[in-house]
Amino acid sequence: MKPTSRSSYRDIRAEISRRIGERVWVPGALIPGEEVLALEFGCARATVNRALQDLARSGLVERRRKAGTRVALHPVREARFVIPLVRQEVEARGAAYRYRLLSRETALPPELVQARLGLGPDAELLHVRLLHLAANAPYLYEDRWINLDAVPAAREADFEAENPNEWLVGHAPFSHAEYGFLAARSSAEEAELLQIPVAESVLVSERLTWLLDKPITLVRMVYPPGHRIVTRL
Amino acid sequence: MKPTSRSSYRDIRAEISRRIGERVWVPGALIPGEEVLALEFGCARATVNRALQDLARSGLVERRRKAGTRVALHPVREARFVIPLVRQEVEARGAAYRYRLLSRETALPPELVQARLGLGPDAELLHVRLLHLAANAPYLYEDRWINLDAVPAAREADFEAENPNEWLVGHAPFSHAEYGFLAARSSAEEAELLQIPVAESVLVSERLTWLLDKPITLVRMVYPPGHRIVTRL
DNA sequence: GAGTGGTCTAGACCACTCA
DNA sequence: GAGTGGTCTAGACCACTCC
Repeated sequence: MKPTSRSSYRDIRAEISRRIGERVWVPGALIPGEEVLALEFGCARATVNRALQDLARSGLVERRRKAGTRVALHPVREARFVIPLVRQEVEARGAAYRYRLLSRETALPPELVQARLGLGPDAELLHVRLLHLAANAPYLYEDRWINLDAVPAAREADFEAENPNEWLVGHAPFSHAEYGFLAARSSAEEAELLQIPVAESVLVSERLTWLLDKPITLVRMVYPPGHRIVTRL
Repeated sequence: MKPTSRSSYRDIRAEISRRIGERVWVPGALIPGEEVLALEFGCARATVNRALQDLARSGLVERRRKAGTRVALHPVREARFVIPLVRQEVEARGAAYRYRLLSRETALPPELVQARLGLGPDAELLHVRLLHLAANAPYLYEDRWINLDAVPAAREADFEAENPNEWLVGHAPFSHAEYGFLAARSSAEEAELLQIPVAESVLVSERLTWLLDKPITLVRMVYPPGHRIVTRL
């Protein structure tokens, strides 16, 4: 295999990827060191290093000092999903985005919400419910609790003008989050809002965010039947 | 802010991240160029470049040539889901793993499968169905199509001895994949196997893999009600 | 101890994009 | 055209880990 005269780290990454794909280097095998590859590809070791680091990040190879670089036995082991704002999600589908603020009230949290957020029964939360629309059709039902202790400014936020998701992004950065999916049956209320039958199978996405161990928000998003969440690796 | 005498790209990344988190640089603002930052941090431009590229990849900043680097208005968050082998998934829950090979036959693909894999109607595929068990209770139903043109060795594979997922990992690396989730209603067959009611709401995970534009496998995995797929960021 | 990847430097040129 | 990030180089030293 003759390398192209002009090598970039992308070319090298592609070539190594090809060799792994075509089983020139099989899973578990040790591949040549950076210096050897740099010589073969006629480039600097840093360039090979960059290519290999990329491949390691995507899970195709595993690297350890002294031990060298091996083709991963269990290739890709993680999927990355981008979490867009609902607006972006809808507009990416080429539809006009709109939302309706269904309710907004300060309230004590139900037990379930308390437990998930790790708060006491006397914590004051803001409860917001929204219906997101794509091309004027129901797209997503959102039920959100915001911890007013962590984000006091939310008390005065105008959620008619800006939806809570976008407002929070601009006003309350978070340090870590928990994100999950499950399948559920639509409640009577969800069914009516999303214009689907009651007890239909719906995809639910739950998201919790914290800023330095202080819970910020818990949101439950309900998608109508047929919705897919997809990612490519 | 005095930089540490010993700067690494991690320190620089952390410091820039901190400034964005503390709104020293607000969303949408232009941040100093690489040369300026290199001067401030007392390091080479390449080091600053690496830190900024990392931040761009994680969505915290947006970079354009000539225009410079800006704090992202809507930081794109990514959720990373670990995709373990079913065996690992079950054993991680502390349950004994076992599976039953329900069927295995060479067949022409149904239209839907043809379309998803981008194959013609005369492609020869291997159709495999499995039930995975955790502590002898149904855990997951798997319906898999394997492209024999891409993986001829699958014809002779012993899927009683090793499940197709693990066999493929060892014998057919893939270059890219598509993962997706959706909610569906259980079919009569799925219901019986998973020991749940018919038309119950189930979480379905679909996975397609390719090796250099050649489809390898399409698999549909059906989880019983209540199953959650969760990740922390 | 020795071998391998991890990171950094100083400088260079290129590619894109804005004005 | 000019400014900014994107990439590459050649060399260096460090950090980890296997033997």
